[in-house]
Amino acid sequence: MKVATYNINSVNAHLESFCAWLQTEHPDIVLLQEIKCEFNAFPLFEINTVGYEARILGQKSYNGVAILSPHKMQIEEENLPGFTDENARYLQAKVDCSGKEIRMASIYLPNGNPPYNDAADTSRLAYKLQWLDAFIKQTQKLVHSPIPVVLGGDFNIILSDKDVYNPELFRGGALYRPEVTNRLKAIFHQGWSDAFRLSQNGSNTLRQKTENGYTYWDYAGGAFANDLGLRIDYQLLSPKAADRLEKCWVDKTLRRGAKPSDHTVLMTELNWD
DNA sequence: ATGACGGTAGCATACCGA
Repeated sequence: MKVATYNINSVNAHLESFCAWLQTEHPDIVLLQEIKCEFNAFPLFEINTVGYEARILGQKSYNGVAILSPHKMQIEEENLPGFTDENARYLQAKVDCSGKEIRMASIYLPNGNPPYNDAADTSRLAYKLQWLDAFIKQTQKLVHSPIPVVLGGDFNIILSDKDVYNPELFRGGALYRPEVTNRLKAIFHQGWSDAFRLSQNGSNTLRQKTENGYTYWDYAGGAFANDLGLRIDYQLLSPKAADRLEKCWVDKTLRRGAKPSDHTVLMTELNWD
């Protein structure tokens, strides 16, 4: 079973290459972030045409998350329980892949940095921390789920110096502050695994051992060509999902293509034998 | 610290992003 997570940075702006990629890779589940459209503007016909159903938590212009699959999906949560959010950032579903049941969430964590014109504004960071606190409550509810759980998305969090091309540029920022990274570490302490690192640690190949795992490169300044990236997209695996992990890797195909999103795909393969 | 670049709303330019 293949599970992908992808911050598409507008599903309509990058639809053509994405549909072609779906037909090539045929993942069982895709967790999308930043679809940047309401339900009625979602390109459902095109997605259906390449064999996928979609569950959508839309929003005009900003944010918006979705879960795609050719299999049967049942929505469990729209937005984080117990947290009033004006933004569409959390969608949870149960998917039945011909008898193999799995629970998924598509996650778009707040960025948290101040607006460019007001560096002293800390309200966005406060919102990010509140969002994380509500998320931590939800991950605690989900971690011991009897069916495997995968929480995938754009977390907007840099965990360590290994996860960013220039740590000093980001150290004080909202992606790499201790209040933020400590909250993600608390989630790992509940029992979740970082699929990319777990796969890397279990790998025998030098190539995978040394892969940096970057999933985002700024559009500006030739960042992608020079691999000036960040590892900020994750798939978190519950213990029952981690037991099934075969491999997790970054698929740079879409980032290399014409008019790409600034993120690329993080893919996980789970073994059901 | 700033601007590089791109998407959206909506039609000029502001806002968001990591």
